[in-house]
Amino acid sequence: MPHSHFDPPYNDSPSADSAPASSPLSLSERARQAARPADSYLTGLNPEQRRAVETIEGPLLVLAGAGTGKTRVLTTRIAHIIATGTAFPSQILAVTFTNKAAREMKERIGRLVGSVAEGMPWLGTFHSIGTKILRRHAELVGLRSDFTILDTDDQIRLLKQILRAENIDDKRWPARQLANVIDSWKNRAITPDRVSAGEAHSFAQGRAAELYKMYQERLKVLNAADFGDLLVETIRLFRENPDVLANYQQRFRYILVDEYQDTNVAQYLWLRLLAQGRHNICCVGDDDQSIYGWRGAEVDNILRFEHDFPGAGVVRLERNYRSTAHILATASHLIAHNEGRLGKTLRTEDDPGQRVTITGAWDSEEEARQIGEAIENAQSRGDDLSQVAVLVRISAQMREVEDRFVQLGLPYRVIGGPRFYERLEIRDAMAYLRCVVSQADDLAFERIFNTPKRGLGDATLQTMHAYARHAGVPLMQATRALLETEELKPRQRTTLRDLIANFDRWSRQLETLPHTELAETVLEESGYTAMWQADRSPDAAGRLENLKELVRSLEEFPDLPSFLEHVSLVMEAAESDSDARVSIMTLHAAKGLEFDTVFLPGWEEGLFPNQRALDEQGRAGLEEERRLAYVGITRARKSARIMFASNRRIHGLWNATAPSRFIDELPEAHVEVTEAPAAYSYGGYARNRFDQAAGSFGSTYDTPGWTRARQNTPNTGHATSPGGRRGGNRVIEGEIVARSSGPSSTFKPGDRVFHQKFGPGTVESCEGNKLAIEFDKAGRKTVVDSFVKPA
DNA sequence: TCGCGCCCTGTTTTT
DNA sequence: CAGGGCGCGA
Repeated sequence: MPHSHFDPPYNDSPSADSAPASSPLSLSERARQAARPADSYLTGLNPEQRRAVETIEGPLLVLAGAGTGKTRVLTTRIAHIIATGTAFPSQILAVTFTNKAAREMKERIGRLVGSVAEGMPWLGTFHSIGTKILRRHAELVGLRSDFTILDTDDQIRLLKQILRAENIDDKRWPARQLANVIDSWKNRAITPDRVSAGEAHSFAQGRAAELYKMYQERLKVLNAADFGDLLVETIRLFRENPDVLANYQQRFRYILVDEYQDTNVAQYLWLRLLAQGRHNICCVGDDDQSIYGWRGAEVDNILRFEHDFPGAGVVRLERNYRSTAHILATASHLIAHNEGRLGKTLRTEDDPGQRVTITGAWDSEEEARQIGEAIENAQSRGDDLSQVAVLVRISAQMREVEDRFVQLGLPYRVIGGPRFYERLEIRDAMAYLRCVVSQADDLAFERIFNTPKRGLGDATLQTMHAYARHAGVPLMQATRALLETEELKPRQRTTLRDLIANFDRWSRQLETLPHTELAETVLEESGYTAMWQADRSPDAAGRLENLKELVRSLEEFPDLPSFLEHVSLVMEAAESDSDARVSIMTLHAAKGLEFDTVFLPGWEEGLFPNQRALDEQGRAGLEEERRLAYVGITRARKSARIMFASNRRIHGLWNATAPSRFIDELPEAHVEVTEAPAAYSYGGYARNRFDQAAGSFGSTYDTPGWTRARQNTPNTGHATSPGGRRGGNRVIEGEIVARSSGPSSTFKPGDRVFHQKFGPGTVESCEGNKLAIEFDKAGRKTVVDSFVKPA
């Protein structure tokens, strides 16, 4: 792509400086366009695409159906703004949802306008841009600029602590659930004080809002932000500091948003605040591909765009460049069953191609066999396996397909499996590095203080915690103080002293050693690598390999902090693409991708549409499932193959399943039902009944299991177990309450005191908060006063 | 304090 | 079926 004909915009003074952005296409702009040779990047765009690219001023909604060149429009638009000198790259805010999308955009812009894209500091995900803004003004929201970003794991551990401290049974009220509740509030930019009474009841008998508040306070103490905060706290920053907001409104002359249908309320508010300055916001999306409602996305955002941004233009991209006519017609017909959509008519000029096939199988194993067989045939015809994908509704479906592929020796790759940074060893290593960078990172310290095993346990941690909470200091600092006392047992004390000394040394080396070396040193000297080397389990080697990979990827960053940030926000499993492998992934993970051939197994009621989506979201859930189906079909360029099985194993039990209602919604003229020869060879119905009978009889032997299975089937809602509370629990809880609420006054020599661990004793001397106490049974000990109460 | 084994639960999708 | 949590025994 030649692009030498336009000047880098750095030399031009962007005209918008002097001309308020009002006229859609100013005279000077038109003159500038006329003056330059036909812009090569504009050629090849169809008229609608071109309109989407060239309508620069004012709000614009681009409704881009599947395969209509959405990314191309976005990137060309940015290139256009830059190439015409309308704005500097640094004045364009371009947000995406995934890092992959951001990366791809950067690359494509780079190809269009040369290296200028490197100078686009504000192209990234909502979260990364939010972080960037937040770091600059952290003190305004009660954080320091080096705040840590908590992942889900940290989040849950933190919530668990809070629940425990509040004596809330985390069995009945799992921290995980509270995390979801809080997340859903953050998705809607609801702060603790704005939680409605009704919603507060969604957890722990109405204490949810209170817990949320404590959680937020705790985050501030820890100098940490969770994913939701990266947006919500930015919104708060903007709202409470109009000058800061104004600054960004000025800066961002042009705002572009990818996948607008996936934005949640918080993201919408965030965007609206920023767009209020210049009103140049261009959102690209497809309401038919909104599939993240469950995590707070609001289709409404895109449906209401024209209302939210008055005077907005709308461009529809309806020319599909990806799929054959049969595939397109099938998808369009299916999605037409949804109400409440903006409506698009996708068209293609390609030849009709093959019809979409629908294939039934006796059970899920046979379904997997059919997929395997079809792919083997394609392979022997010379098809490129990297152009074949199996798209499933839930990851649990992958296993059977994988098993089959392994048997056949078909190369495959699973996309979107556990992420690199979610692996145990990576998290541990990261925790070490986090502690080195910030000794106040309690969650990290807690994670690794006994990894590898050092003989420190829960008892020790509790002591450390109790002191830390009392003194209001981070764990490591608390530990330092405790080392001066006899609060801890000698062995633990020595161990902790060593550990702290290590961290002190590593922290000092932060200045002197290159960060990659430091990371290696830390992992080495902490005994962490040794731990895995000594491990005889089969995956230990892989873990060591991952650790090496971690250190290797460190090289790409200037220092540890920037690396840590990258990992928490961006890091993905290294995927070696481009070799010929079949891709297996969830439908969600498939959005934005395309393949020649797509297999869509598991189109059965309950699985797809997913029962839970139906139960929880009703009709909205059904429509989202249908959109998911639409996304699935439209991934295919040439061949889409829908499949269902009559029996599927769920939790290890075989269940009879009915074909998905979506299958009946497909247009007969564009699909064909293929007979699977082996489908009924097992005897169909009779076998089905037999199976069910066998299932029940077989299980009678296993009474608890059978009872559970029986309870499982009809029970979809909340099973309130009758009299589920254990009588003994309350007493214990009450005891803890009494203990933690005891007053902690200051003591003087001669006072009779009681220590939780050492029992009654007499104070001998005091030094600050350290007391020397002669215990009746345990002898003379130095302890801190927070562990002691008057006897 | 650690490690083992039992039991229970839940299993959509994720920045 | 699997992963996590908890209780028990060493």
